[in-house]
Amino acid sequence: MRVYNTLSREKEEFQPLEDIVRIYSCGPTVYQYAHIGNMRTYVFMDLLRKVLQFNNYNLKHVMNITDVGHLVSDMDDGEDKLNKSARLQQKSPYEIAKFYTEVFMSDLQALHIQTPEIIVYATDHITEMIAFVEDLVNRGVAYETSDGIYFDSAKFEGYGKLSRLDLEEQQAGARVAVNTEKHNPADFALWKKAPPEHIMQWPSPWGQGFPGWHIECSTMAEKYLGDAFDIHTGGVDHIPVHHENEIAQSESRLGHQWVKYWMHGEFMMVNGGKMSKSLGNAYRLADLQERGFSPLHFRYFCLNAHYRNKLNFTWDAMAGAKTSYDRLHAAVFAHKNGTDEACHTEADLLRTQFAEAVNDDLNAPKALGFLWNMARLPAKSQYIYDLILACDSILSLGLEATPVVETVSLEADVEAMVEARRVARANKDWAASDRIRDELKAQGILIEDTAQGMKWRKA
RNA sequence: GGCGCCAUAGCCAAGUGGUAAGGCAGAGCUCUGCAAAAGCUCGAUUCCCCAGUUCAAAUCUGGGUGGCGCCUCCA
Repeated sequence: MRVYNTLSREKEEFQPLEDIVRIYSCGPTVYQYAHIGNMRTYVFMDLLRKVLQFNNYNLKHVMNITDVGHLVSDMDDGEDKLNKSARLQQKSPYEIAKFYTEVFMSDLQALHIQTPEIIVYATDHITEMIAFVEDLVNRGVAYETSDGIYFDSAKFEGYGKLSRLDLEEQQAGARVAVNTEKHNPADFALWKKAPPEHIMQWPSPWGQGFPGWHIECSTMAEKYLGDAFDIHTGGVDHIPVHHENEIAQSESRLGHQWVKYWMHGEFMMVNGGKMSKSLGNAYRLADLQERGFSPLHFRYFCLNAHYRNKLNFTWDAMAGAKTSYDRLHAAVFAHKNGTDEACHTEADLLRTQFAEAVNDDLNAPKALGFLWNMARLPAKSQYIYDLILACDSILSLGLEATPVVETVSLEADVEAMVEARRVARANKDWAASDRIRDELKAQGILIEDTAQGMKWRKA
């Protein structure tokens, strides 16, 4: 299989360092609800897992839960996000973290995203982080200021190699130097000294404090995956700061290349623009469900675009994905227990093309096209059904489930109307029959007469 | 000011040198009392514009135009 490596900006043949594939994924900061843009990145992460497994690799995958240390500003002087959320909601940071972590894990499950083998919490690794920072200080690449311990970006010559940003050029911009104690603008906090009112704080060689945001990933990745591993994933927004800083910390300490492949998921747009809370378009999975879109409809929506391209979310596009998914599901189900003589050569070819597509840098949209071609094969055959389910072990769209006609529990009076229409139809009173159907439609209930009798579903 | 990405039918979206996947919406047909649902068929002579390279370009090069993102937190 081939994957696009942000470090080289090229697709590369995937070759693991050892038999077992080691992955680290930047997980959520659990101070608020995750929105669908966040979830898109985890669908991408899951697709990567599934394709690796399809290629018979065993995985050791670590995902962190950031429950401390992520400041509201990158100026290294803002408030910790957990701390702030806790203050606003008048709860303890641990309660906040626990609540949002549970919602997050539940969303993952709903989206058929496999839980990585190892889930780790930043607050469980404070001791290791302090040791990591001490080591950097001892190596002379970090220094102390009045408010914390900072990494000296000038001491790491590879700084900027992931984002390919020229620091000198960047400084010509509007960036405001707020911390005059920093040696270089790009220097970042490894450890912050905590003011007394700061809720989350731990003792350290530098007094009471809390860890910088970037140190947690470097520390936990090393603890669970060793001093080098295969793939590090995250959103594209993490390339310039977070991941650049992780590399600086870890490679300064390890003295060699830390991560072989960096993979990043692109952003989700809304109506052609950025998704943001202030615009009120940072939808959650729950918002979609309120509008009648299931998590799997959303997964299908995500898989219909390549993970490295921006995906434009609109309600129209979402509705299209829903219809498309439901029809695909029904078309696939038509093959179950099918006894037609299927052309195995044709079906096998599509299966091969499907595999080639996912192995080519996780090209799910292309693969989905082949899946549709399989589902639309005229001969209905169990053979094809099995092939499709094998493909779905990668896409995880839940196609093995029996499609259920979406029915609504009927109110007593609605039930009476349905019965009245049944009688009208039996009497061939088409006028009455159509009138009742229109009335029900006005109430949002669609009537369908099928060979199996009258069916109804929500509009 | 710097860096980068993108521009394919009404919409979403693959395709990165060999003559435009797939889906949604739409149109026609079949079927059903009429509808709906379902099935079948149709749909870009063309890939933002201009020039160039090539036997051959949506795909490569150069120049435009337009949109978006990053350089502040962000998946």
